[in-house]
Amino acid sequence: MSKDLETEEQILEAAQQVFQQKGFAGARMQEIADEAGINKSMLHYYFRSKDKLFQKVFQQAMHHFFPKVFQVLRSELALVPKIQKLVETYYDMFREQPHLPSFIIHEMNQHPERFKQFVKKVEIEMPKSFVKQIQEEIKAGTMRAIDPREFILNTIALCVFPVIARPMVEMVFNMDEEQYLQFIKRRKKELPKFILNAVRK
Amino acid sequence: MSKDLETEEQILEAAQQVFQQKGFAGARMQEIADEAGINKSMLHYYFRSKDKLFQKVFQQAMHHFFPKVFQVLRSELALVPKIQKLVETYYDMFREQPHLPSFIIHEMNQHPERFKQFVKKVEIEMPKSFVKQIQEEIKAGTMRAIDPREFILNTIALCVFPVIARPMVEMVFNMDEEQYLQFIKRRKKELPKFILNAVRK
DNA sequence: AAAAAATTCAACCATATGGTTGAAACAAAT
DNA sequence: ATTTGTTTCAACCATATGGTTGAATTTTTT
Repeated sequence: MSKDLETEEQILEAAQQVFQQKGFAGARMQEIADEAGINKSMLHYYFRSKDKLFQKVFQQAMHHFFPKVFQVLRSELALVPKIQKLVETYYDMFREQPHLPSFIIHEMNQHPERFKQFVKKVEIEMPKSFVKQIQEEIKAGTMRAIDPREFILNTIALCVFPVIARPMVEMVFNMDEEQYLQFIKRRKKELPKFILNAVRK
Repeated sequence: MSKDLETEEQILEAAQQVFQQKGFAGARMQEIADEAGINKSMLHYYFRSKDKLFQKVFQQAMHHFFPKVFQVLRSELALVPKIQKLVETYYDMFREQPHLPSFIIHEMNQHPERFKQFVKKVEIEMPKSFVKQIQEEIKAGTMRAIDPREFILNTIALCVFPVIARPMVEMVFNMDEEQYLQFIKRRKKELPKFILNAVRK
């Protein structure tokens, strides 16, 4: 016995796939079962309900989204390499899980209160060391005065948006899939420049 | 006869409300009927199906989202006031329809192809005059070299993201509703500075 | 070999949901 | 007044869906 861990993992992966693409309301238990290569009975055998299964998937998604980024913010790097690292971290994450950010955004807007409860448990908090780092840069005159929260929010926005708005980007700029990927690749280099220039004195 | 226009409008408004909040999969025809203060039969009387009704609402949403912004880009304003105007336009739009951007993003990711068909009909295209304006600024040396597409994308990202990620912002920065609105209000002034500084030479 | 756990299968249930219908009531235009 | 379009109401249908069950089968552990 204990093929159970393996199966549980398969189910979670399939559920992740389906939930992230379709959202809670659009996801079908049958599709998750199919994707996992098992039958519906198993879903109930391991998780009790769609809701319970979703909770797990959402929790995992949050664990994937936040800590990695905050870890970079908390690191000892200087500002310039830190921003570069941050951008890279995001793009690596989204290359593996393209639907992750739009999934979190959609579901967190569906149930803001539940989301906040979640975050409290995961102990997500803005790293104070990073706030300090920015304040010191400003004091040293190497950076113009800016609310550290604005700075972080802007950085995340610039990383996330092109991913969640991909069809729009492809459409408005008249790109095919390859051109989009090329655009994103170039952007990975350009974005740190944009961000750092924006706070330059 | 011809109370029909009035009613059709009521239905569309209710449908907009519900669809924008819950998405297509999460929306219920009954809820739309309730919201419009009528019964389900009427929905079928005016629109033939959930799908047809949704199409209309989505189309309206797109008409609301894109042209206004592109109109500003196409205007004769100089770069600095143009960016200020652009940011203002977005924030006015989102004050009225907070769920608009997350709605479009979610549904366009659900059916990218359908979205692209839509956009073709609406004739959404990046204003070439704005691209020209940027290229001239760069040539004149008043702006550092940057892909105009990056510039537009970044500007939109910075406007949209704080709205669609509101629960996250409130949580990570430990804000209540009032503090969030205050933050956004200040941001409206700060954002043009950030954007323009980012492309300064 | 025996016991325990995992898995499949097929059928089933209750409910929700989108959609449909038809008769009746109502409103407005001619 | 008649006609035409609007609206309500209640019931109904087919289907999809989440969930459940129980027996049978297979796999793993002991």
